[in-house]
Amino acid sequence: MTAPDPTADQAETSYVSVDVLALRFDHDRRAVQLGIGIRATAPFAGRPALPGVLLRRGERLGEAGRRALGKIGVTDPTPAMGQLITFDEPNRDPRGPTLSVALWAVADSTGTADWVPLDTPPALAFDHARIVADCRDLLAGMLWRDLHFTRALTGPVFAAADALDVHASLTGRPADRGNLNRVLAGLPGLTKDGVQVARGRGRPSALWRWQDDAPDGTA
Amino acid sequence: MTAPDPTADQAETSYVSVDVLALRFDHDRRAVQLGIGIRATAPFAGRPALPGVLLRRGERLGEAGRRALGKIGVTDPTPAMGQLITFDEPNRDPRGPTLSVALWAVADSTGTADWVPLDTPPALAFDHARIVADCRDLLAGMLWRDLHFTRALTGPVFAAADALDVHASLTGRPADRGNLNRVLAGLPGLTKDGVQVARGRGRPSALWRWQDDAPDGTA
DNA sequence: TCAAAAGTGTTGGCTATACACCCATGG
DNA sequence: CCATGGGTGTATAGCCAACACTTTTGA
Repeated sequence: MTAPDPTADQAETSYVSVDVLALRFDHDRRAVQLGIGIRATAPFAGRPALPGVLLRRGERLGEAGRRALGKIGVTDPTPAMGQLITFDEPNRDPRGPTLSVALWAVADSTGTADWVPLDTPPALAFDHARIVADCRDLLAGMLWRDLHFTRALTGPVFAAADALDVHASLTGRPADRGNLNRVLAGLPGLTKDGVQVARGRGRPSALWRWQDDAPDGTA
Repeated sequence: MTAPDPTADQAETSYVSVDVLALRFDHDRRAVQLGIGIRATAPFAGRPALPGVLLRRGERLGEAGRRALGKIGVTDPTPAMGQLITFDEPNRDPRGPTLSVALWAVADSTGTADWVPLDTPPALAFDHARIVADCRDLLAGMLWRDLHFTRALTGPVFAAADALDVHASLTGRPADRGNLNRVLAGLPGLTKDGVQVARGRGRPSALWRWQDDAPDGTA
């Protein structure tokens, strides 16, 4: 406010990239997976990386996130998404200084991505391994608390066994069945649905169903 | 990754501004205050605003935060600072689309700022009132938990009465004396210092002193 | 009828909150 | 000696993790 410096205020700014942790629960592999793309262009051409784009002028973070998802063939027009953290290491991109805003998103289709386990991702381009590591703790903290995130990840109906698998993938440790059942029972908008399906040897899981806000396409 | 679009990747990006919630505990007014500057240039010339600058190419968020603090005359070369959230409403700046990364910082001097109470700030330029409102809850949650933040705000030595005032300013509700004393007793690196100073009519407060990492200048 | 998978119950520890009571100081 | 501000102790409720026990299924 004192000593205004117009030239400083109009200096060229860093680029802003939006990098997306695209998530998906694989019912068969019983794990949360991360959507990875193979970079087609330099730098790091041919190497796996998080889907990311440079933010366009005037673009909202969510729009950029959807473009990034398009890079791995996920084209849902209204994916569940949210903001995580902003990384500012100036050397994280060899093309030049680039801010990275990390977003999470839940994919509804497999697209063209490689889906790798979130807890043991392969080596990634840029500082993406570090981004994944830092954000996994945040995602674990959001599970069962941020219902927008949780509902997207579990889908409209899920078995109690799925909840255990999701918890294990995100936190790295298995959850206690009893405690998790009580957590689920306490979540608003979630009810136990008497129907159950057999999956293997033991007793079938109970099913939980989210209510309200149109599951997909009914609105 | 599929269908790479080099032109899109090199599109012009939004500007990035860094806006700082400069904080200070006023021992006399017994409240946490927010440092405000009067804008010297358009837009919103003459109106109060958070100190903010446009991020330069290759600049780290912390560096930009220090430049912003310079705008209100705070020149500490190593202020305590941290990241809050990133705002992306495209119309928040009439000059054009601008991302805003909100930081907190603790000022060691009064500089040239207007220091207003954090809990009742005046009308501010841009969407700064909204930023302050959103971030105050985050700051309240950091108190007594994020020790870097807490120690900076309280200073190296503080009275128990100050702790009550800080808590009230940030959360909006008075703290219970007894419970707060126990919280303080449980914080690592903080010890009760038998010395005490009289301030008014009643019994003098106990003093608490932070240990370790050189208070200021002893290292 | 047994092992695997799932659901229910119980306990102990930690935290948060409220409140009652005792202590030190200035007028 | 009493109002004012400060410190200590205690009781309660809620949350969370751990673990024991029961139920349902497939083989």
